[in-house]
Amino acid sequence: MNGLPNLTETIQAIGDPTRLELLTVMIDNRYYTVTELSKRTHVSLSTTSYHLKKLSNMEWIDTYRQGKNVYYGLINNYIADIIELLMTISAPKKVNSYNQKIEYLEIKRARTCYSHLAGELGVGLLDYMIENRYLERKNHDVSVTENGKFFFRGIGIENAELLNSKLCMDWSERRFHLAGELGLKICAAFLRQGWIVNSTKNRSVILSMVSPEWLKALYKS
Amino acid sequence: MNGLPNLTETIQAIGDPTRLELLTVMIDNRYYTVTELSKRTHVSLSTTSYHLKKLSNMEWIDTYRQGKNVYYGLINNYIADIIELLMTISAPKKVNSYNQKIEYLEIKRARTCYSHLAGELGVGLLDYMIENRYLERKNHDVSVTENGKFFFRGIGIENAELLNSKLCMDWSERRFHLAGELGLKICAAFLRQGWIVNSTKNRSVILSMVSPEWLKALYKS
DNA sequence: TCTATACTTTGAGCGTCATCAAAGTATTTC
DNA sequence: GAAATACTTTGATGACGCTCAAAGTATAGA
Repeated sequence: MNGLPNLTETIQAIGDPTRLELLTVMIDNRYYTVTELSKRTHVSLSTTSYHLKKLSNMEWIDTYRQGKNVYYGLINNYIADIIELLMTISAPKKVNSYNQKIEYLEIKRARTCYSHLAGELGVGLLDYMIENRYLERKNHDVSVTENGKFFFRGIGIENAELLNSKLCMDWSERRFHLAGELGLKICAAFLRQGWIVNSTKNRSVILSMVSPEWLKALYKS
Repeated sequence: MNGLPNLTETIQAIGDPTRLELLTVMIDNRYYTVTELSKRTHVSLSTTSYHLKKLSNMEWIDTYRQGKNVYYGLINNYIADIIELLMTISAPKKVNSYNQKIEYLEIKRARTCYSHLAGELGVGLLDYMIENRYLERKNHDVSVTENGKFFFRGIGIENAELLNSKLCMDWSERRFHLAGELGLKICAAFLRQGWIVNSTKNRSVILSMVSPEWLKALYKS
């Protein structure tokens, strides 16, 4: 093959459902044991080990033994970027069961995406903050306004204007939500204050009763 | 991962060498006949036709008949973007992931682990020291930099570069914190200066008001 | 209508690869 | 030192999908 040497190898390495699942689990940059990963992917321990070795050979993941446990974690952040990009270009799967549809709706409504808020809540929040002039947007850059400083301090984020912030394409909404350091801090602040709670089932988040009215309004709509 | 865009299908659609070749031929946005494409890919006419149908089903390529000939061409130019992106990752450059800034959502207490700092504060501290080039990391070994000598002297640790230091997997964070003699001395130094205080209830530690700003920042975030 | 050309579909062959159970290795605990 | 735990490697199995030849379909031209 001409100018594209191991491209196929690369693609096929991501192109297996189990391996993709492994990568998306590890996308939070934490380390996981093989047993944990095996449970998440619903394949046997040996199969999990087999896939982890493949990913290791690609030099995408790092491994570390501590006692009886072997921990695996992502080496490079670009894996996350790739998956996110691929999500934006791949058409949503047809949902064929009620439960699947419910789950899809949950995830579509609000979820975390590499530790920032995504889904309807995520894009709604960005809109809200721009409408209220907490943020100012120029093309793909976002900056905190004078107004915004007070707003962010109010929700527990100091010196928001110093944090970098960028936009991230939301695969379900096909619109932008806030990413970068600021997006991350916001998500963390919401969690810390108990306004949102991570779902145990999937990457969706649930708005709690103690969240402020303006946030509830975004969730309802 | 039900209800989510099915990446696997997307990825596997690009992940075949022949299809990738087809896509890269068509990347100039021109239309080609099946015979032409068959010659370019060096597979039989029937195989070419088979792949073109697959790409059609993905709605990536367009087809129209003109007399005896059938012409195929790209619909979307994002295919070019994808291929380009994938090429950048197929030759992976080794990146020291620990130089990359990583933030975490969970609010966990700082604690001691065999007399060195663990928990969010512990892993945050390690990240901080690597980011500021006080420490240098190679795989699972850590060494004190020239920069670091001054830093450690500043917080009351002489000849830090002579102390051995190793990484310890943090149970709550699933990332590394600093252990070994250096980790021990750091913890002792922090206690001596009153920056951290041991809880009387359990192994957790509390950051005091007299601790420096950079340390407080690690605790807050 | 007959023939040549262009392409598609079908069916068989074949290799690759994901998967699991079982055996093997490493490490801790008792 | 023995048993338990955590993981890896091996070997067998089976499925999926790429491939081609051959048969089928569509169109053009005589």
